[in-house]
Amino acid sequence: MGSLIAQGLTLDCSPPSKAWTPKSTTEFLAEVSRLDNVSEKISKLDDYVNRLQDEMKKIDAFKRELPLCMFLLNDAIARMKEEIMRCQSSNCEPILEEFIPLKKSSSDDEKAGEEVKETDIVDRREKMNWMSSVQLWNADSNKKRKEESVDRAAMEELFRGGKSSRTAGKAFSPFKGCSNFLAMAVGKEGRDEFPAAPSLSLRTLRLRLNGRKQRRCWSPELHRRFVSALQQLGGAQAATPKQIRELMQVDGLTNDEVKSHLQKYRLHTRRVPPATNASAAVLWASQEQCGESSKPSNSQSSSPQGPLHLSSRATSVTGGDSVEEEDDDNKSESRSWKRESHV
DNA sequence: ATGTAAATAT
DNA sequence: TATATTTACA
Repeated sequence: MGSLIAQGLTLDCSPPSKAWTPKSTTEFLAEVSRLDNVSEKISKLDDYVNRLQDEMKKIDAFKRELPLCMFLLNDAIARMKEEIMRCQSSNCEPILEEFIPLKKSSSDDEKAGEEVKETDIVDRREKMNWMSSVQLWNADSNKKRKEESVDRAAMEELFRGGKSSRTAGKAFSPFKGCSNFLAMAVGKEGRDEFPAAPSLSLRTLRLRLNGRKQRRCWSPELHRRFVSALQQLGGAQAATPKQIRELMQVDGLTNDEVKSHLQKYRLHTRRVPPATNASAAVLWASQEQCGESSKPSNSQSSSPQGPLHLSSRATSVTGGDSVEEEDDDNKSESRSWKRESHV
């Protein structure tokens, strides 16, 4: 509970242009306290504050997604400033090595907690606990590697709802703890398939951290929506990714994801693979590869189990091609795309 | 923004 | 190996 304020603070992948080794606030303060020269102290502190503020700007775009980050940053900054004041005013007394964990850094704090509810803060408090034990960014002063990996795995599991194999064991993992932090920052909002709101920024951030986007799992429910939207838009050929996405109303679903799915859909639904038993009319919606542990915990306005009623003209499929659009989507759509015949 | 192909991950 | 999904490109 003690030293949990802000350790690395380098959430961003791109390291500070200069070769500056991030120190924990504790470490840094201790270091400063060893200096004799007051002006030097202030200088150092000021420099640190600048770096913190710089960092702040970087993550500013993500403040929604990384409220804790902002909070820690602000807190650290406040502390440093306070220390500076202390030096300036009083004869630069001592610099408490053991700083106060959660000082109510009023002004700065408010900024960070803009849209943060108090209840959430309490919540984060707890998380901060394990976070501190995890030592996300700080290299040294941490001997709990074991615990870390455990926690991280757990969190990752929780975060991505299953498969935690991406960058987990890979050699490329710039910030092992970041996924942790992300998961935490996202918290209850972006857990399953339908993140509440962090559509772009979060992804962008994770992209920068992980290097690759998390695979979008097209659960049957998602697909249903997809198809539904498709129908509303007059078929796969007429529908455009953006429109589809908007009709689907699935938070966190990106344009590209829809586009990709559409591409596949079109691919597999072109020219009716007729022979396939009509019983296979569930194929497209039955891609349950992601069913690992992520189930459509649909927090959207529609029920997960698929009411999705689109009674456009499903049965009015005139023999062949009536309208220029919907000719192959309504019926052939659900047919086969899983045929085993190739070459 | 969209369609498509190439690259990757599973 | 086959597919699903992501990225790169036009």
